[in-house]
Amino acid sequence: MGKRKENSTNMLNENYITESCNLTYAVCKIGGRWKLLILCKLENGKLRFSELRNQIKGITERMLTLQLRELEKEGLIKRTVYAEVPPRVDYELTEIAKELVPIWNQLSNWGAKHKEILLSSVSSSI
Amino acid sequence: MGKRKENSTNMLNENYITESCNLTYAVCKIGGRWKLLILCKLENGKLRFSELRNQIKGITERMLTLQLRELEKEGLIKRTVYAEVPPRVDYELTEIAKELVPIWNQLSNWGAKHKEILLSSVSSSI
DNA sequence: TATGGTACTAACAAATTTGTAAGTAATGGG
DNA sequence: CCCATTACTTACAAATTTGTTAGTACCATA
Repeated sequence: MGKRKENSTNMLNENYITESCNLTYAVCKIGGRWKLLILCKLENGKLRFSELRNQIKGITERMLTLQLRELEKEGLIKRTVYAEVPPRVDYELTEIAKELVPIWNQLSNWGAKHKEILLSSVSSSI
Repeated sequence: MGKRKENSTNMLNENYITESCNLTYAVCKIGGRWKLLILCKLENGKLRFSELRNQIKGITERMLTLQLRELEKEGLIKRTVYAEVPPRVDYELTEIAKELVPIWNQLSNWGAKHKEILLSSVSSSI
């Protein structure tokens, strides 16, 4: 998000992991704090910057910008700027991002199930 | 991983996001640096602490311990301690974690495809 | 001339994650 | 008693991510 150091152990490890494990690679692509929420909002079509900001409670303009930029760089969203004043910019999913949709639906179901299990195991251990 | 502050904006945001989006919730469960790699190693059965350490290049004992502890707390792995000296401990996937396997296979395929697309778009833009 | 709306950017600070280096406990074998 | 082995812990430091606050540019409208 800011610049990263070039040869920190941290970064070398990340490179190694994402190169040797496509799964880790995939999860890293969608792994920023707000990225999945943004992608979900875009599932039904284009949205403007301000629409995203208003639909995502708690996100700051800076964070929204950062995450959008990364998603764009990674080819998951397409950014369109209209030559108007005041500015208008919209964002939409790319094809490769749309291919994620069925997968993330399953993952979302898994998450819901996991959440329940964890809750019931916590309450039963009281 | 270390303790977290109780009411930082950061933490409040995370709580809000994972509560309102099961997908984000799910990804957070598997979102530490080494977690997916660990889970993948366990896909074929139990492994001891030292086996994991040896199979995962670059991980330190501290990181391995931390990630294993979190995975355990989240109910994704089961830890078994044998009353021996020197100690023997092994780790295995839980049922709910095994349910992730088909999903992560798809995600892994997606990752491989995405990697190719990104590479070709980078090289074509030179 | 001042104001407003939109989509940002910049400088900085705080929080969180990750890595380094060293140490611990328990016990069997020499 | 001393050492080796295994699975950790602890204290600390570095790196990275996230959040705060205050701007910016543009032009239309009042």
